[in-house]
Amino acid sequence: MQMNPQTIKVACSNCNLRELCMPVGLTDEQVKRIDNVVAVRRKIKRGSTLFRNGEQFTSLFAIRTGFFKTCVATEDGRDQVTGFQMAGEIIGLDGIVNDHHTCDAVALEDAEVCVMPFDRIEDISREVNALQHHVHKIMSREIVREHGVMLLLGSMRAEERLAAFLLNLVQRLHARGFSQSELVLRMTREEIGSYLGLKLETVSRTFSKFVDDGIVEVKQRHVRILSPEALKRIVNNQQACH
Amino acid sequence: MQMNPQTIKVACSNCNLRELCMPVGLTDEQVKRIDNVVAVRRKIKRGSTLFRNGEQFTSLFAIRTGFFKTCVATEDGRDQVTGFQMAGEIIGLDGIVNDHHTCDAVALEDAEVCVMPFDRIEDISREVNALQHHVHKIMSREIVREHGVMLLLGSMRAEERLAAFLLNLVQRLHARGFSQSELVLRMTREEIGSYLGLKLETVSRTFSKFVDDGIVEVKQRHVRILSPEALKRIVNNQQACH
DNA sequence: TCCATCCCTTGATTCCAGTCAAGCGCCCCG
DNA sequence: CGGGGCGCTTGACTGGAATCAAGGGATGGA
Repeated sequence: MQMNPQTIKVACSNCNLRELCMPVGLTDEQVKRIDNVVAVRRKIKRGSTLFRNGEQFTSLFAIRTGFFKTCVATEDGRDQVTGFQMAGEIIGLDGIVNDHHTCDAVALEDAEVCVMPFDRIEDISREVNALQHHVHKIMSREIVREHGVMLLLGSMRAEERLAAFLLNLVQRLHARGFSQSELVLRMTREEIGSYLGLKLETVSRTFSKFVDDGIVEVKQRHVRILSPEALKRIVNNQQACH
Repeated sequence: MQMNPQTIKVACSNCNLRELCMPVGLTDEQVKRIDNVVAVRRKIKRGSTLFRNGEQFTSLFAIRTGFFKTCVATEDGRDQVTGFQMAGEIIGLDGIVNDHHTCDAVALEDAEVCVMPFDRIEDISREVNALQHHVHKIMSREIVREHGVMLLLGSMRAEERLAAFLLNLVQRLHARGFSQSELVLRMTREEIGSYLGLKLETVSRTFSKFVDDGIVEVKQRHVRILSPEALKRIVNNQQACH
């Protein structure tokens, strides 16, 4: 695992993402301890990997800027995008169980991550209860998120999947201060399709259908949601009201 | 959350599942401490729930005997089996993030679980490093397992899904001392279908096809795997050799 | 032991998404 | 500024799983 030279040491306590990454309601003393969780920051160029399936696991990564996908693969070449991650989210949890990563994390745009050595996380967790619980919550949140994806993949049709995907994405972006109605997709139709269990042609056709129905505007990767209510109705499998 | 009256206090250190549930290589002192993780045992009748979506989360559960399914549901009535759990496995991890459960856990046969209050787990984790790491590994393992299910749901065809399901089930049973080739399904075709993102008719037809091909024998819920190699070839999407 | 219910199998048909194919347009790099 | 490649769209057709339907069989409770 090569270390990028452009690495700098910074404090979580000054980070504008701390309410996403860190537990809340800490004393100054606890904050100072948690600052030590982050060893360094690391920059990742668009298209390159933060970690790969099979690599030794040493650290979790908190995304500071940029956008990632994680994907798993089988020996016979199938692969599946398991998630898209944005600023404030933690990746690398898959590596804990066997001390090596079981998926690839690829930057979909230039990115910067905080490297948090896992043994350090465990050390400080034992001293700062809030951090301990925070780590447990992050892992539980990922499990619950994946339940949602399983529901999507197991029981939804193409339109429902894409509608759920768009709503989820825009909701997370909105929580980070972006628009509720406009978004720029950082991934290709093929990557969306892989995540949603669809072929890229089906993703494209479904976008076109949404445009025809006046639900969204799409111009390449720029998407404007005209009717979030319509998307919600689609996800909830309700009739269009007319 | 009603507590079943038939609850008894027992020690993990004497449990024949300890190598599945507990960390290994502990000192006597550590073992004694970890014994305190389990508050009580609780018996669950077939068909009743251990916990339900929306209920307060207080404890994780280690399955001592019996067989569970966990499932999530949407408001519009869709539901999805997210997993089948057997002796030695831990359920309830979904509840940590928001202090209430987000899925149902239903016993598919009479079962007994060890109730492990989560605040107690966190307390003892801070003192026994091996337990702390063990909890992290269990959660990470669940995340990795779900990645596998996402791959299955997102990219496999019906035969591949059922083959992967059977191989996974028999492998886990074998790790518990059961046969490598024979198993009794504890769930209906519909529950298998829900887990695999298929309708029950498709599950039934796919079983029939495997029988026609001489890969398995099926008599209701009794399954005998005649050719695990054929199942592996199906999962790996290879040509049948002839 | 018998009945009711639930579970499973199988057939016929439909339909949604996949596959194959062609062409366009945007973007990046020389 | 111009060319090439990649990503996206759209069309025609195919195929696999869903749906609708009917009947048989196992299981468990009265």
